[in-house]
Amino acid sequence: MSVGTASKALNGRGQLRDETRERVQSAAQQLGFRPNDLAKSLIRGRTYTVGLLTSDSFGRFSIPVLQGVEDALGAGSIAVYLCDARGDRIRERHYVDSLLSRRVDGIIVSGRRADPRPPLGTSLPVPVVYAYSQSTSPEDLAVVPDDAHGGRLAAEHVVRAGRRRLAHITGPARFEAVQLRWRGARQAALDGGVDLPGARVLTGDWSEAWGREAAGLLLADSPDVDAILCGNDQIARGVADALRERGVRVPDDIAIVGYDNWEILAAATRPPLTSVDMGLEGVGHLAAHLLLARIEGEREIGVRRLPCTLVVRESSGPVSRRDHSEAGS
Amino acid sequence: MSVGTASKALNGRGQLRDETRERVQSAAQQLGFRPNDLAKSLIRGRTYTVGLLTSDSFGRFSIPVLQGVEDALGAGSIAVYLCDARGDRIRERHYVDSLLSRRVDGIIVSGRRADPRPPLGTSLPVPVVYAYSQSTSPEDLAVVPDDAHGGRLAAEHVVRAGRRRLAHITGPARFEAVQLRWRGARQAALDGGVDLPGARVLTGDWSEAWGREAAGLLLADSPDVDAILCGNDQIARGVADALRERGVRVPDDIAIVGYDNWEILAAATRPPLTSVDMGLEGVGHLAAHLLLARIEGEREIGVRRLPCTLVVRESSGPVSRRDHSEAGS
DNA sequence: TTGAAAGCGCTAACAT
DNA sequence: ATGTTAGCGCTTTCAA
Repeated sequence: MSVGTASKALNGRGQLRDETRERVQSAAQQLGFRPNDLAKSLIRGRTYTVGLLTSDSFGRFSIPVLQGVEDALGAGSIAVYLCDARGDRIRERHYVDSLLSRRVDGIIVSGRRADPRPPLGTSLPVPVVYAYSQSTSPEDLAVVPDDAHGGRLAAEHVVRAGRRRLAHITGPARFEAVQLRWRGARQAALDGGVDLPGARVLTGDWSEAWGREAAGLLLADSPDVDAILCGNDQIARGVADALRERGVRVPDDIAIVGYDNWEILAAATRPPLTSVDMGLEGVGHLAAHLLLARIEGEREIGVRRLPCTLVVRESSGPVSRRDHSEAGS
Repeated sequence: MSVGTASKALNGRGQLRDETRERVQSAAQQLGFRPNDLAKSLIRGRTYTVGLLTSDSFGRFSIPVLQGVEDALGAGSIAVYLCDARGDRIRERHYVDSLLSRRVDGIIVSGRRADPRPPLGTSLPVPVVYAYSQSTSPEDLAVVPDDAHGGRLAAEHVVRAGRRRLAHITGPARFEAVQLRWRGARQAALDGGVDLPGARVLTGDWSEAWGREAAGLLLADSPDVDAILCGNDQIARGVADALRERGVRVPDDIAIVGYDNWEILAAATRPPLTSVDMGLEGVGHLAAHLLLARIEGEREIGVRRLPCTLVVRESSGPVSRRDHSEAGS
């Protein structure tokens, strides 16, 4: 029996007697035969493998992205190489070399996305897609959440519920995300006939402690605020804690909306936080599909911004019960 | 110029004129030549690749393990295939097949570790090591944190600080980790001449809400408790919040120790939580090294339990200032 | 319907 | 010091 025949039998190709086919298959079974993908790849010139390179380490945000990527590719039997460059350019270069030597079909670059990063390399021999990350080169293809949309969602939600005096407590102003969310929220508020004046926007760091501090500052300056949009769930939690400790009722007196929908934190807050979900798994998913498309020859470039969703919990409940003007109507 | 010569030049093998060597290298440079690792692997019969298979999805605990693995292997230029079986046996089987076809040198199985799982497969053609996970087969090799040790660390810490009435609020009793930590803590307490009676051990779920509830129950039953060891940081946070709201001072009146050292939560708690760190990165690291050893022929089996460390923050501060008996001594 | 042979890109042993 | 060749495990023409 020749190897050629065996190959055909196992792959259902060529013209073979059924009996031969079966004989080969049962023999393969018996011997625990496993085709060697390396040899196949060598022939095909494709490995059905992609590299997932994270510039900074894996964290809370990278994980869902990674899941999305892995999910989208695993289904198509494409394997994923994991590379963690830990923010080190040298290491990154090293990984890219390794991936290319291993003949990956493409590379996905993920990151913490704060701000655009220098491109992985110019004219790499394989397609690259940035996921929750973007490069400074306009020639590249990236997938990120739509921050302006997230901000808009949060603001629309509270305005629709009748809130009129919005405030925004968020992270460092230098973050692109902070700017975009803020702008989105402001625009949505204006569209709803409500303002979000600069005086009621406080930027600080991304921590609970800042949330608590900012809540205090805000109440001192603008005691009549009735909704606080937060830059992330940690800040929101700080705000919620501070308000409760001051006897302010949430959501009755003030509604709170978080950002990130970090389930474990949002659900544990008192009351549980309404929060914007960036849909990071979807970001990974799309990035993976776009990479596959590029591998097939697609040439699209640019930044794809994916819409967010709002997960409503109790912290943003209906408009204040203290609002007697509407009582008994 | 023959391919054989080029191979020697590029790999620094054989006897060549220096000039030839350089000529080849610069040519390779010019052409952007990259050796094809597939072909090399085909010859060597080794791919310098391992599979990292997570039975349930990646989460808070898998990540550090993954980092440890990736770090230990990346340094030796060994690539890591990421496979997320999402708790699905079918999918897991599928991934294992894929990994074997791709001729990985070994497989690391990671998980949520709750309880031992059925072995990946009997007599796989490559070595397997379980990391933060274990199989029911005693023939397998696993690396897990030493839960009894973690419990002991927490108890020793508070006993040494002079606490005498310990309590334990933890997760579901069916978890092996709950049992081990509890036993470890109890033993350490006894060694320090202090008891941790069953009446002061409360099992519930792993949530903040349970922490708050349990703190209330505990204070009602045993108002003179002076240290609470918690099963995780979320519970600890719930306890801390509940105590503060009842006007109990932490650590002055009651010391709190968490578990997991989940930085982002432990540091944000008021006061910041002293917490047991399982050293998960080390678990991944060791698992990777053990896998490499197995690949080289080592045959060791069994469960390796890695010691924990205690990260001291403010929640477990020195013994109560209310303890006037020691004042002025 | 099956077998033989070339070749994917590389390395290592052997010739020159 | 360099060239030639076989072969890693597979697929795919082309011959038988």
